[in-house]
Amino acid sequence: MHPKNLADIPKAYNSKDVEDKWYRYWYDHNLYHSEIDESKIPYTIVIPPPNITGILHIGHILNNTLQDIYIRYKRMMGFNACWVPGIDHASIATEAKVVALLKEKGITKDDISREEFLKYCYEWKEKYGGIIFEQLRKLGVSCDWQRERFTMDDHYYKKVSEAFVELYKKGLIYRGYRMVNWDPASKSAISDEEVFYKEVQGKLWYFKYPVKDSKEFVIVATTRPETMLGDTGIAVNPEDDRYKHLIGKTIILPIVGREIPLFADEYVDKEFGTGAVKVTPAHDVNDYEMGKRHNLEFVNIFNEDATTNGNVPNEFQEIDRYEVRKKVVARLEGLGLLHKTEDYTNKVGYSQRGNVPIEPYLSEQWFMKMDQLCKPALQAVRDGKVKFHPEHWIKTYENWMTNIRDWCISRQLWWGHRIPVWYHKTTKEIYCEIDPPKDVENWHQDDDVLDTWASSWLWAQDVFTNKRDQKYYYPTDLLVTAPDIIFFWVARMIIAGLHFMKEIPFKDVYFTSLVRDTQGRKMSKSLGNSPDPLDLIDEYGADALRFTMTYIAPLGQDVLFSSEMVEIGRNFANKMWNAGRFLLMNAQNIPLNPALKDKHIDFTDRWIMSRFQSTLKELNDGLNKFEVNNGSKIVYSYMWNDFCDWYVELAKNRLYQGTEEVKSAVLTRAVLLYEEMLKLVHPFMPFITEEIWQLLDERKNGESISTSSFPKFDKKLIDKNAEEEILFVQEVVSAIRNIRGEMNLPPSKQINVFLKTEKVTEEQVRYMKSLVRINELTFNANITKPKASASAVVKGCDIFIPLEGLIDLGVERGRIEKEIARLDSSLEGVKKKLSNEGFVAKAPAEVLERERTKLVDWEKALDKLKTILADLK
RNA sequence: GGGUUCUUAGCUCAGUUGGUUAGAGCGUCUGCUUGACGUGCAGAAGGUCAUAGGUUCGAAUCCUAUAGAACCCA
Repeated sequence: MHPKNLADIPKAYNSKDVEDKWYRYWYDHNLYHSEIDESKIPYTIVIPPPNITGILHIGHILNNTLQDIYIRYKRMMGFNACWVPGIDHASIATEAKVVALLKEKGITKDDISREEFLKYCYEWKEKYGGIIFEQLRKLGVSCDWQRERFTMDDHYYKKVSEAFVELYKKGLIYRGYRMVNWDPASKSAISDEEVFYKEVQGKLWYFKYPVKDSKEFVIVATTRPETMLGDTGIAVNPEDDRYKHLIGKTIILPIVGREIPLFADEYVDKEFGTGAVKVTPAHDVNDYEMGKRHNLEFVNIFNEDATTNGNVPNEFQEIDRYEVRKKVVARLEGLGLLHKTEDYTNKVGYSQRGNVPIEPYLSEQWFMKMDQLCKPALQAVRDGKVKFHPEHWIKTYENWMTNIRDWCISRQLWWGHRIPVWYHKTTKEIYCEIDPPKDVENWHQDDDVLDTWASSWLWAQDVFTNKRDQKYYYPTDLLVTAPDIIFFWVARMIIAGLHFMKEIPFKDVYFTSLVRDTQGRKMSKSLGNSPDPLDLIDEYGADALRFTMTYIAPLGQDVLFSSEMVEIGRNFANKMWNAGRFLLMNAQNIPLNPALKDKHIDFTDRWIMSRFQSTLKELNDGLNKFEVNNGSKIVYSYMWNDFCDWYVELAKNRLYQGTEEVKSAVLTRAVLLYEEMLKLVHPFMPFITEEIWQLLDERKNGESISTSSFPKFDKKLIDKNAEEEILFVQEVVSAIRNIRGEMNLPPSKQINVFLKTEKVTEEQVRYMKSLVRINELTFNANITKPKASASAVVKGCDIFIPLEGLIDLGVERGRIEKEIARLDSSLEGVKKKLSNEGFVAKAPAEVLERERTKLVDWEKALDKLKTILADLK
């Protein structure tokens, strides 16, 4: 062992000197590239591909840190770890960005050809597509960069087309004229999942519609007055006595003059508005169904951008929907047909991308039949072939899977996978293949592209570009993602995997926490509550940020985050750094000698090795159960509380006072233990652990802690006796420190201590003396309490500290009284239990035994304390 | 309206199948130029486990109801 000879090791850890250096080292040595190796079991993760429009946010930090923890952990465990990175073309989002970019140049999509437009898109991808990976590298992710993929790669593109063709031929994809969610901003259909509902303060307008050949009016209520221009009926509930006499009558639609029927339909809610509803089959989902039931006319009144078209009276044509709303209301008011207006809160569907109200709109679209495809995917999750963590997401998944409607997969966009369907220009014949027809000049390809999710649903299987790789790495092992895309992506990948591969796409799905600010609000640009991860990395270091995120993020619940919290990770890194610094500084004078690593072992060594093993076991268990935050807490407390606070302090005794050989043995052992600990921390904090690992010994070029092997659990090293012995030392030391604190005795003040016990060993006493500044420590079973001394009782052992002249009897009495009161109330609980016949009769023997032991021990302690107190009076 | 989850110290959260004196970090208070670390060390204060019932020898933990919060679906 040859630790680096360091002239100057900085007192405080500085991540800036370290992180970029080691990332370059890993990258240059291509440490994280994976190739097929039949002698090893693969462990595979595919990254949820970020959008090429995306920029790193705090959610990515959590998500990618988790993936990196697992991939590094499994790599060190000896798996052939393969983490495939990649990016998503993000059809709607990117097209919107490029359209906006062109607008700045004064160009619209109509001005240029599809090919020219796509050129701009690819330029965008080249320019911005890789930014997020540059950012992720700052975080330390150990992806296989040779396997970077893009959803528009040739291979992937072909696979997406193949999937479409196959499903079309099986009749699972069809074309139809349907009501869809229309996004007037992007002028495209979107799927049900891309609509979110917002509460909007609006109005409810009541209009009077005249009944033909009568003086009567029917009053209808609506939140969307502009749609009345497309009304083709009035509906009432058949049980509604108010309207029974009007069923079958004709209504004159105001402004338009169209004659429309009044009919009865069960769907109508008598309680809503007036109980009579206007029916606009072309612009409302429910009205669409009623329109079909009652053979109503479908009048489409909107253009693709939600301006009115030629199906409305001249003066209302080519106007935006909200302007039309105002004009319609004003006109009806002028006609005396506005009955009243109420304030009304309703939920309005918005487009997730465009953030504009969607418009139900009739159009010709491609749909995927979901019911058959869903069944195996639902079963795979129910059977636990695909495991969700936390499990409760299964219910959400089931809920969606059992209420699913056909999926609208066509988008009226140019950027994306173009639908592989050609229409014959004269015969109108449909041709659906991956490659265009031979006489392509006689055909016109469908103009639409596929929903982005209809491409990314193949991600887990087709990032592997040849059959051998696919066979070796698929199914993948773990997917880490946010629960908000459980339907968009997770469910659909399971569907695709089972359909095309006949095999699940991944074994475990880890749903991450949602990161919020400390007030519980979602992170958002407009609120300005979203810290830039790169700033955080710059200020605290990537390791600190990674560790903090896993430390504070519980499994299955939202996590409240603020920048200051990153101090947790920074302080942890600094603590670990300084422990390493301590060892390295000592190694400048004390030779390390591996031959001595099992020599001069005492109970403190056995204890820390035992603690290491339990820590390792708990960490393994935690990670296996996907309780990552538990894992980080376990490592944290081992490193800080056990190793630094106790073991290093204990070891100083021998490092400063031992023989040369003892010094060497103790330091060697401490360094080796520390090195093993670094490995436990490495998946959480890759940079600092690499830095220190490289300092601890001479390493070959290309060697790295990240490819070293993870410690293996060894049950034989668990040592309950050593743990008992240390516990006694810790309790005595704490009791003495407590007295020091309460009595305001400065550490510089030497004290003498008497222990009335027979079971303490010379070794224990030596450590006690060095951990508290004790001048003389006397112990035997027959000590009588010196006068004017402070006392404590620990595990049947009386502790006396003579403090003649220093002790304030009042303070000491207070201490003892408090201790008596505490014990008293605890004892009372035990007595109550033991006097309960039911408890004694029914409680398990070991519980009973435990309570009885407590009773005896505490009564003894209480007696002693009472004697001590009496003595003080 | 349907579904999911949550309510434990001032704050953020642990608490495995019911059984130690309910824990940690941050914050607060006190002391500390102890030869790794003040991004630190030592000590202390702080909890009727949302409320009300129930099951049980025993409930933070299981059941029911109520109140409050968040998310998803319609």
